[in-house]
Amino acid sequence: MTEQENKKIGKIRTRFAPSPTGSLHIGGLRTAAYALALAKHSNGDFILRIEDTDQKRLIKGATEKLQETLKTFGLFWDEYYVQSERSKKGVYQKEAERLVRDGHAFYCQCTPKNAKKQGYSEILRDTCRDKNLNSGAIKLKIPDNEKVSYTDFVLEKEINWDTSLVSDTTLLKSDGFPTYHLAVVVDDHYMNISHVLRGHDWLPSTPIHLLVYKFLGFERPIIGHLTDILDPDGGKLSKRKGSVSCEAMIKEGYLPEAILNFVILLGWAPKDNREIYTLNEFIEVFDSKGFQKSNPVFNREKLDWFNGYYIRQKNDEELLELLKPFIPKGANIDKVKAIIPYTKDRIKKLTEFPTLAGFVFSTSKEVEPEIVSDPNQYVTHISNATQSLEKVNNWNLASVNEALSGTIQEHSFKTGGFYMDLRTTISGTTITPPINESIEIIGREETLTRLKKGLEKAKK
RNA sequence: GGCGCUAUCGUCUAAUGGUUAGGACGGCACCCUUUCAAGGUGCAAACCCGGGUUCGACUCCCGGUAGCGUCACCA
Repeated sequence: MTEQENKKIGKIRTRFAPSPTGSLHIGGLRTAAYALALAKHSNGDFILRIEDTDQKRLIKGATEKLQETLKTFGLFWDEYYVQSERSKKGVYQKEAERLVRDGHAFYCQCTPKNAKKQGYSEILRDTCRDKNLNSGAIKLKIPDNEKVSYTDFVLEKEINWDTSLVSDTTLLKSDGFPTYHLAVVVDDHYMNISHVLRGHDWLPSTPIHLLVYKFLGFERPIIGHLTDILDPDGGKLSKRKGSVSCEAMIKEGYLPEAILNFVILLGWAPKDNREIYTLNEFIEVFDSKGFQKSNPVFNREKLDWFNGYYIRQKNDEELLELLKPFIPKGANIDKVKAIIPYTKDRIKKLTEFPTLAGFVFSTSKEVEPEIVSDPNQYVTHISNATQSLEKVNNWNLASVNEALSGTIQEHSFKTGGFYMDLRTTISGTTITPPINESIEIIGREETLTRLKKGLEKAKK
């Protein structure tokens, strides 16, 4: 009954078809991941197709960056096509001319209109359609009062239109390049795409594509429209609340696996509500029945949680490599390495590492002691801490612990207050990794220098 | 405005006619604890509204409302 059932069971072939007009954003990444998972779940093919038929909007290097970004997320493609190259070979023009010959399209020489400027006036049938021109743009001759429909495999329902509400649409521009409507149909056909997965915004133009498939005599693929990711403030996702470009997010300290895991769960869910997936695990369990039908909101707290989770999963060596781009030049790499275990479950983004642990691998010149408690008590704490640490010859965690806890006992200090004074003196902040561990890494000499500096500051 | 899609805690979602409506993030409380985290335990928090259908509706149907998308020689 449904198209899906009627479609002969062949290899699943999907494609991701971005325009090289900017960097890959979070929504595009999601579409690509879904398309890849759909294909790879049953050992199908995933195709990357660059839709660069609008010469005006091209951005230099965007195609290369797009590929680079997909790779960093582990999204690899089996085949690769570029529409502008195919266009130069006449692939689309040939089909457009065929439509003209068959009476399903016509040449038009009107200047491009923009419905928005016209306030959505209802010019549904183009005035050139009966002029029999033989040059210009080629437009589709939309029939009147015809029903077109298809079954959406994401929405899981049949969607219908009356062609009377569809305007004659440009298929081939006067520069010889196809519009999306022609290119997508022709390419999906010749590339044997079995499943079309695309953004929700394409749903309203689907009747055009349906008609083109029909007039060209092509069997149509199974089509599904994904939800849109919404901004927390409503509407389409925008940059206002932080970056939505994958590249920018990575620079912000997000891990690719966290971004990916987060994004696949925005609009898709398994029956058991499992949350953590590697790409391969996702492919394994992928089922298009899990697609959501309503638009999800981009929720940064959840992303941060995923990122913290994936940071915690890294071992110290892996984390060191990941952290390198975020560490200031000249930082003592041994100290960085040593403090990593104590920062791992304290940061949600890689960018937080230097903020949290910078005092460990900076010099005393760069660290300004902070005094947050009562000055008299502060001096007592720090001078006693200094005295006991000065006696430590074999500087290691155990001996530092012993010296300090001995001092606390001896003077009946309050543990929390004592360590807080120590902490702010050594680090300049109230939030740090465990302070004794930090002190051990910082070293005897540097530690004592900072304590003296704090004491001097307190006396002023 | 026309056309179309959608509607469960604040957010992401599970449920496929009968459940105390489940989980996750976030929030709150407690435990752990030298700060902050992480971890553990617990709590609060939802079926858009109105009609049907049915012995029984979050689940099915209709209407409303709201949100979103789209209406270019851009994709």
